[in-house]
Amino acid sequence: MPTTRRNTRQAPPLAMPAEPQQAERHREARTARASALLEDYVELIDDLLATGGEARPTDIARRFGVSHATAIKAIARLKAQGLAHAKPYRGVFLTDAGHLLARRVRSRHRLVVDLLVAVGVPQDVAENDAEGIEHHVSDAALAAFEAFLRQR
Amino acid sequence: MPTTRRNTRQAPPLAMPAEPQQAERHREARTARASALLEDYVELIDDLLATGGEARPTDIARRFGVSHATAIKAIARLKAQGLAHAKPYRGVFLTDAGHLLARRVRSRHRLVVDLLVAVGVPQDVAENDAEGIEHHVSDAALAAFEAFLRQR
DNA sequence: CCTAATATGTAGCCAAGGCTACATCAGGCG
DNA sequence: CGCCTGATGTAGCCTTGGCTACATATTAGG
Repeated sequence: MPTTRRNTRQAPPLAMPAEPQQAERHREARTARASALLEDYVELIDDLLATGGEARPTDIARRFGVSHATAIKAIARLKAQGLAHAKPYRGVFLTDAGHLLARRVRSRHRLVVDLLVAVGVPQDVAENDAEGIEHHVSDAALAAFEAFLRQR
Repeated sequence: MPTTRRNTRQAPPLAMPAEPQQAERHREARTARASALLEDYVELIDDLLATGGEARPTDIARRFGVSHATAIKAIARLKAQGLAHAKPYRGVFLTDAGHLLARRVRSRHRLVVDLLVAVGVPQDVAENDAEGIEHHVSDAALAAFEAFLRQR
């Protein structure tokens, strides 16, 4: 068990998050990023179904500004994860799990926007930023947001 | 110019963001996700250099909880983007651009944590969530955060 | 009822960001 | 002063999320 071998050193001296905590933190951020896309798709499909009655791949692609091929591949992943079902040429629909997820995502989205506005972020900026932020807000933080908003 | 052809319809009836706006919003969220990783690396390297004096691939990998191969590939991308430089077996260093980015990222990170804490999010939760959130907060929102914190 | 326009689906390409496995380098210790 | 160990680098594989190009369905309209 050597003491100062160059290639064995670790633990930098000054103030930084502990190594395992930081690793865990980044692992979470990575998985959040991974699920963010599918959450966005579920949210959009739910919106389209609610307002327009149907969610077609081309609609989805246009909304997201991607090619229809990209949208179709994403839909395939949604189906693989049991969040949506679709028969060829018949539009996309959400499973129960998909609906549940959509509701959670939407309420989280609203809460994030409300909080941003409450601390002085302009409405349109809040809407924009929330799109990215919402996927990284934990339940604990959401609870705090709710309390903050209720209390003033 | 047909009027109600099925496959030509668009514009769902009820309330939703306009199509181009929503597309733009998602495009931004996507690019933010893309740069998030490199920002994290730059931030970490800067921390390691500041506190430990050197940033080695293995240190970085351990901190992020990824394999050293993954870290090395990321470092290669940093170099390709002019954010870092490194000679084989000699550790990683930031370019001026890298340092600049690190400073911006760090101050943004602190601001986000401070805001979360100010609205009642527990410190440790704030630290965790900020890791993901920070990459999606626009300058406009940051300005609002600052104003909010100053004012209370 | 035909057909052209549009939507849908499929295939193949690319880059990013993970991984494991293997090869090479550097340096502290015996 | 050589070697063993840990750090570094390389190669090859996988998945995701983009894209374009091509092939196939559908359906509105004439």
